[in-house]
Amino acid sequence: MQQKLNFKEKVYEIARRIPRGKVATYGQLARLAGSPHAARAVGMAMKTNQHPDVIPCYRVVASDGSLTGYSAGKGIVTKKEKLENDGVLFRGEKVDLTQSQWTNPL
DNA sequence: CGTATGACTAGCT
DNA sequence: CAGCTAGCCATAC
Repeated sequence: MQQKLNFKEKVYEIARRIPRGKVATYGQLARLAGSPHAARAVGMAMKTNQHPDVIPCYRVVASDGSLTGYSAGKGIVTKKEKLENDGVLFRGEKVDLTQSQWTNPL
């Protein structure tokens, strides 16, 4: 029904739900948004992000924990800084998904 | 309406 | 571990 229409909106809602100190992968957001293979579309939603003040898109990382995208501030650098600031654990230049990947409580 | 794009992912070399 | 290819999705132009 309204799923496709809500896709972006849903992605935003989910991104907003990510608890501080945790991160989610594009694939995970895509899955929660209703399309388990729309990770690219999720990235699109973030890129075109219309709610940068409401959506902590920096809590969204690649499936392997790599910090991709993020066009704000210093880009990946700022993104990493924000994640560390939120308490996310890092391993080298990537997020330690083994400890900081978020899991939907539902 | 049709084409091109991209902040993805998984697989293979 | 790093690099390249192919597949998939929704959005933007």
